[in-house]
Amino acid sequence: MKRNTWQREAVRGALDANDGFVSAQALHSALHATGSPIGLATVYRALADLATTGDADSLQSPEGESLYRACSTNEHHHHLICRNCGLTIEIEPHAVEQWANDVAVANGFTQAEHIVDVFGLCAACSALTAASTL
Amino acid sequence: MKRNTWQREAVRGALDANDGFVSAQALHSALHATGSPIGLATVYRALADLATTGDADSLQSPEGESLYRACSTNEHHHHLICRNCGLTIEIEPHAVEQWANDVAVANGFTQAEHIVDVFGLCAACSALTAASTL
DNA sequence: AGCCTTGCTGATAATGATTGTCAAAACCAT
DNA sequence: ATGGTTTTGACAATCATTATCAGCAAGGCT
Ligand SMILES: [Zn+2]
Ligand SMILES: [Zn+2]
Ligand SMILES: [Zn+2]
Ligand SMILES: [Zn+2]
Repeated sequence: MKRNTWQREAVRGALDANDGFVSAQALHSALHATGSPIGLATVYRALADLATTGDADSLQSPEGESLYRACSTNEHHHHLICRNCGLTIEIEPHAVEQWANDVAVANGFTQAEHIVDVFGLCAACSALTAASTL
Repeated sequence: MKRNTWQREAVRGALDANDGFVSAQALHSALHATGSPIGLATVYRALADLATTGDADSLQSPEGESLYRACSTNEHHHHLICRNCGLTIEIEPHAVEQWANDVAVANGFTQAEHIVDVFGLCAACSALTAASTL
């Protein structure tokens, strides 16, 4: 059976305390910064579990790192992510769901899944960038 | 200025000869298999260049590997990919384009880009899977 | 509470993709 | 052909992630 350990709780808590997507490495550093002696491998395992059970969302940064986030809902949804500060906004399900499925079926594909993420600069970071280029 | 080398041509050719998305490593192996002595680092560099100039599309597999493909058009488009055999179908631009932009603007984001890919099992692989589970 | 079984943890090694290094080789305008 | 520059490639270095595996601890049991 699955056991309850303070490590798992710590990872879940650290995820909750974070607004945007975070890497396993970053989360491990953050936990250490608070004095937690949790091991890196354990953070990886906990995140993988959370992602499997749907308690956390995961995606890959454009640089190829796996990022995780505790989302407000375990319903299927997508994200709008600031590529500068990591601010993340959850996007409601939309016709894109139907479209993704239709296009798969139309081509004879089964067991279709889709990756849909929008990256950009949030309002705050947009302002900073504009200011720095004046 | 940018120079013409047989290595670049070899990489471009190997990409063209391939239907689906391929990893740099796989492409390097394929080239070696044909007797080409091209170096691995060179393949990585050539692919990065091709992706930068828009001569090749790139995406990350669900496992985190960078994959490349020579597409029939350099217009913006998306892909339907068989996660088993790599067969790739180019998807026409669609309302999803407008939607991605709208959702970004509505949240104050600028310089929005999006990642939209559909993974599944192509008809052939679906049949194989069904047969093996009988 | 004490014991036992078994999953969980963590230090470390291993893996594997990607990038950095830098001398030698290849390009190309002159 | 020559020379300044770019590109190549063998190899080392990085870096995230996974595998090991002995020791620890959670939970069930008595
Ligand atoms: Zn931001
Ligand atoms: Zn969706
Ligand atoms: Zn297939
Ligand atoms: Zn698009």
